[in-house]
Amino acid sequence: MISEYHPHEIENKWQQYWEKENLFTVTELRDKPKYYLLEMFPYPTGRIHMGHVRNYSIADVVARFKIMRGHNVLHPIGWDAFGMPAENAAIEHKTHPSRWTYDNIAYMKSQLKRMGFSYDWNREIATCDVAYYRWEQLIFTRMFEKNLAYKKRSWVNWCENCKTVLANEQVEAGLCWRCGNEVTQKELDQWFFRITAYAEELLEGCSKLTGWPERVLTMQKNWIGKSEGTEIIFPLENGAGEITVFTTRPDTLYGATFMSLAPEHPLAVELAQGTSQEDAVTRFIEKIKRQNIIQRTAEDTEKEGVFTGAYCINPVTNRKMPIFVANFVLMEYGTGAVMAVPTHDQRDFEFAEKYDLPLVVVIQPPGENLDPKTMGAAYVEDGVLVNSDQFDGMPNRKAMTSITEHLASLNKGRKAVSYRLRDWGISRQRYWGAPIPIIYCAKCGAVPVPETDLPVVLPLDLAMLETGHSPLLYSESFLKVACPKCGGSARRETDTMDTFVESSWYFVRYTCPDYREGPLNKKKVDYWMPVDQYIGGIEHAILHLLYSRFFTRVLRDLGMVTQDEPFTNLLTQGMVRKETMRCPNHGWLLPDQDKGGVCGLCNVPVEIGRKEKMSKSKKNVVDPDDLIKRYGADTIRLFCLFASPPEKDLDWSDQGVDGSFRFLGRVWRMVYANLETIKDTRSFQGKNDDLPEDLKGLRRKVHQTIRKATEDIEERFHFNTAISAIMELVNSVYQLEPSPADSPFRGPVLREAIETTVILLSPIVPFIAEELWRGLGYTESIVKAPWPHYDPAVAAEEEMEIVVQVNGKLRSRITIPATAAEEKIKAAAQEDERVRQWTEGKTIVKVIYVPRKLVNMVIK
RNA sequence: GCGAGAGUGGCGGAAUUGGCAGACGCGCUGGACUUAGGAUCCAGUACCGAAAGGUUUGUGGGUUCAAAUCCCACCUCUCGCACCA
Repeated sequence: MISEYHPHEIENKWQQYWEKENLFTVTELRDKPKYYLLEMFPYPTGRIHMGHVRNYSIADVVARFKIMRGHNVLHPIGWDAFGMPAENAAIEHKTHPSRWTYDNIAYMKSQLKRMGFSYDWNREIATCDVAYYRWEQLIFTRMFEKNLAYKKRSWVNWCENCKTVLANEQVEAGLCWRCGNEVTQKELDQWFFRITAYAEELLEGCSKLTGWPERVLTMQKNWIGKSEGTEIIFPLENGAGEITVFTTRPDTLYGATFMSLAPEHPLAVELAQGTSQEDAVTRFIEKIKRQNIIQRTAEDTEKEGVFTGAYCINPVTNRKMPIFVANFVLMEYGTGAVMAVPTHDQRDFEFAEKYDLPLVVVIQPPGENLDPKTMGAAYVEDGVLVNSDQFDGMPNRKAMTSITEHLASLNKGRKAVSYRLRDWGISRQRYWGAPIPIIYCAKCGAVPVPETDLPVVLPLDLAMLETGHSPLLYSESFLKVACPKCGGSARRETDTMDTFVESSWYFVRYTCPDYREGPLNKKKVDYWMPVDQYIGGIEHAILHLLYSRFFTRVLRDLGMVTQDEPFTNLLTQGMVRKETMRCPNHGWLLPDQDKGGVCGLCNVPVEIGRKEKMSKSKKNVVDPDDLIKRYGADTIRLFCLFASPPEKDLDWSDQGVDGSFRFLGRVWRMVYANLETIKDTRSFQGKNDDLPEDLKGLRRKVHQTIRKATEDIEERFHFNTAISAIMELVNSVYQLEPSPADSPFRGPVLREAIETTVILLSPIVPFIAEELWRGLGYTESIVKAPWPHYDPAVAAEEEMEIVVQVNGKLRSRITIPATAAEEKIKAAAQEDERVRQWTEGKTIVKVIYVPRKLVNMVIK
């Protein structure tokens, strides 16, 4: 009786063994190449979901594979543990965010262990731990000293639901990225990180990130949004100042007939003051500010504005230009003021039509003659300048430079670069975050907490408030503090840092999680950094990855790290999707509410929806715990890796999971059915020539499989094809007939095949592999077994099958020794019976031979 | 609108450099074993056709001895950006 595959009898045992033996604990070693593998750390929501399982399964294959290939692999994990959901959950469940967070961490940690992931748990980090965020506070104060952290009053994105500010990156289509609530504008004092100081470097760095997906780099470049143009100064008509604009079209300057200001532009109110337009301007600005971002930034929103009553002067034409406030001008981009050229910009054109403003054509398209009176739209293409004094007749591209130079000589402008990227607002009016280490003193202003007074510990004895406001605002013991400079009474900053700050440097801290002398131990950082392979979801393509690149440069400039870029290679895995089911009466349905195609509640036919990202709201999630109970961790890992390559979306299939489980059973039976034959032998070591054909063939398959699996894992991370190759090998073992006069080599060759299968599978399904490995008689963990090498001579086919085409159509195949020469192959192809049926009576014009693949005969 | 990516059997996917389209798995069909099979093992399975053979990688063209792969036009889907001056 052959034993059966029962995952539960083996998985816990081996997980505990690996942990007890500290198999995945690493230190800096000089005699092995280092490999730093990292997954995006999870937010401790309570339980892991399939997205985590997929992400971490992919990474675990790489980690275990690299270990077996002789690398010193750093594979850490931790918790992105600060943030709002903890506060909301605490309010809802009448507990404390700290309690909620640490409970979740404990449970999720047990789940990750149960999955068999090869983490070095000694390096675990929870960002809400003061041992972590204290160093973040130190980095903040260093950034403050270098003027990389600063405070300013500004209009910020505000989510009323979350009662906090959001960074631009956290506003998605005008909605809060976390709760989906509408985002409004609010004027507040806020702390900012000067990421714009690194805009150019972050942009240029993109070209060096050859190990990143093009898609992500494009998104980052777009986000940074560099545009080159010209800054032009327009003096006010009354001589009391000037307006600076940024334009990418200085060639159209002679056609600028009015000026548009953003409603938030300081001059908007100022210019109208005391004029008859004052009232109208104020009312207009109030109206615009009440609009939400979606309305305001939608392209189809009608352009509207109001005259301020003031004028400025076009520096080259001396034309008097009325100054408007316009809804479509953004304060966040350029200077918040736009020179309006209605003839050559569509927005300005629409605006001019509405308010009857003058049009002057300054660029003529080739072979045409634009007339302002008959133009139906702005002309935005290239052409030749007209109405532009000495620049008349010049191609407009050339005029961009010439006019800019002309302006510079008049002291009225200069070449300039503008970025879409804004400084990173990091203040959050929330409790569950790292306190910003600043003290406000009436006399000394904002004073950073001195290094010796750090950390500013987040008090854990405060009760949450139903309103969602931060309890720090009402904690006297937290608020009251002496000014570090003058000793007078002062007040602490109550804002905490955006949690993206924690995730911007956790990967460096993993190299020295217990270091107490400072944020980072340079020696260890230099050994491990940069991360060789980072793996995570595409949803962080901009936010987290851009901040991390920024922070790495800041740390570099603070002398704490050596690298510019944190992540050499990036893999963004696809989503896990599953079919959705809907009942017309009851909405989304859980799988077990579907009773054979009808809703279990009302017997109405169920509508099968398309496959969508797993989400609780659509009720199409599967719970890893349930799957572990049913199939064990190995089956889940195998399915996640086999169903599609990592970068593509994975469609969940219950039947596919069954299939994965069946395959593991098949592997199990393969080992135990042959155990008698192979247990007292060693893998075949002799010469291939001594082997009978069937065994020679099996050996060939073994070595071909090693080659294929190694290449697929190492070079492409295409575990699905590696697994299918291993499945083929297993099929080959099953196909091996017991020969009548059993060869003495049968045992050794079978042993080689079976052992290889188990080893190649071990990074993918480590539990069953470890168990079978021991079953084969080994006493040391399979983790310590070296990855097998293939012998090219053994893998080489002795015969090759050549495809024979006639006029490009497949007509026959011939089998011929692999050593056959080209002429012989061509001759054999021409003589082939089936080929001759097609070539009979025709002239062979040409014979093409593709080595080892095909012969194509062109006939007439 | 701009930018990026994708489109291959009933399904997930494979085809790495222009050279056998559909590996592997799911599902389905049949067989063996069996009291039984939703276990296991074996075989078959793109489409049309009795066969010979023909057709087939979103659509239409092109380059080539040869195209899923390269080029042009178009369609569909996904993602990102979206009044950025």
